[in-house]
Amino acid sequence: MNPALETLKARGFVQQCTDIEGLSALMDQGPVTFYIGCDPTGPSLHIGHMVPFFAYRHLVEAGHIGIALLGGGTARIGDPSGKSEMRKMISYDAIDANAELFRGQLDRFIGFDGKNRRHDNNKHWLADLNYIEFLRDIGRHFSVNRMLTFEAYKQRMETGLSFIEFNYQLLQSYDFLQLYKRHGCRLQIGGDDQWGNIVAGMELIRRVEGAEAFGLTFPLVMTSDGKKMGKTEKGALFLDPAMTSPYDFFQYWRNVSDGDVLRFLLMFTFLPIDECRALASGDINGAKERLAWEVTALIHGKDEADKALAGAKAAFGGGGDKSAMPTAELSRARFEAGYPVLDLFVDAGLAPTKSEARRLVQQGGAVVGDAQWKDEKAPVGADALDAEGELVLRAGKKRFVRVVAS
RNA sequence: GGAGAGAUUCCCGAGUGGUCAAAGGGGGCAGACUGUAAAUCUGUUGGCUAAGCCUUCGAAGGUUCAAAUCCUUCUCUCUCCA
Repeated sequence: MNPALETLKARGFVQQCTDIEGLSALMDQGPVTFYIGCDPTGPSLHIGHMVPFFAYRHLVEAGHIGIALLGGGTARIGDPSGKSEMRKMISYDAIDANAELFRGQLDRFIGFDGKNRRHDNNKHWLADLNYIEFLRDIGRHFSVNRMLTFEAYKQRMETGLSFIEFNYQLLQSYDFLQLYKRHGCRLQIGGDDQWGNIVAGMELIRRVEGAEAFGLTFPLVMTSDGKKMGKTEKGALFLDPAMTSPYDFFQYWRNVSDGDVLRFLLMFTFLPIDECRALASGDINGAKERLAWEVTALIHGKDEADKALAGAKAAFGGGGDKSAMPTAELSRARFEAGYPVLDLFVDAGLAPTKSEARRLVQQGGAVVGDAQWKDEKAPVGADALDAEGELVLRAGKKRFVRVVAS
């Protein structure tokens, strides 16, 4: 099999392919142009979006030509695949702004050069589409009977499916066709929930252009306990450091289940396969630390990864650098006046409300400096601060904040 | 246009006059066990100046000593019929 495909397969990227032998043969002949689309429905990509983009990099490094397609047009509709409910409509302005943010994040990860690493936006051909012409040219190739057999729609037959969403598949198929015409794109890759849409696009290219195209899907990445990967208490694991701090990002990977380590090393880092295997079969906590550093470095850069690692070491007692821990700046005067503990924990960001803070204290999860703080009414005085005017607060076992009083 | 059904706390979902800050489950948080893991068990899970008070059951009015629960209007969702 073609080495690039072999790599993807070995690293766990391949779920389904429309014609693996045919695709392999095509890739053996020379560079293949492929695309991966994502709809800018929010202000930041999250880690779940990234699986296909890791594959993008593997393929580009093997000499193929990638197109990251921003769904500035399709985001106006909403893809029903894999969703049980209709998505909220988003304003055009918000979509355009999101698309620009996505592009920036992807640029950092992929490094667009307009040659092998390209991007495009389907807004260019979808926004001003003429409905009647579209129906005549494209709609006639789609069988409703066939569409209804796709799993994506079957699920929605239960909860309801509006016509606007039912149309999504036509638009995505049209994207594939347009990219074939504009860039010679022959392959679409995406998450397995995109299978129906990908197959439909491939068939459209065959009907309209008489050309053969291919589709390849990746498994939807789940954690070993069956949850969607990349979910945290606060929601998805975002790439935007303002939405998910590099420290939290790092900690997510540091705490993945043992059974997920190898899989994640293979998919979310570019370490050689042998090295991934060696790491995962050795000291498992060391492997998690390496995984966390590697992924954080890829997304936020090496400096941020180093900082997150140092902060984690400091927090979890292995020395490290305290200044890299999550930090809150509070007023020294308040400590001198006796800082009410509940306020202190809220102000440090370790509890959203005083009730939560109270519960934390009552349940024994509040630690000030080295001491468990058991009295919710006792204030924290300036004597709790060290020589540098700092104090480490802990909520539970994993949440630390370094308080700097000034 | 007609006939029904529905909107409950982060989510799903009970509740049909006071005992309701509202069952149960999920999720979250904390504790135990550990390895910053998973699984498991236990507790907890609207806010506050915590005795008590305030806000919350789609929105606005009304009845009542008392409303998530009854009445009126409105908004939205779903199903069936045309």
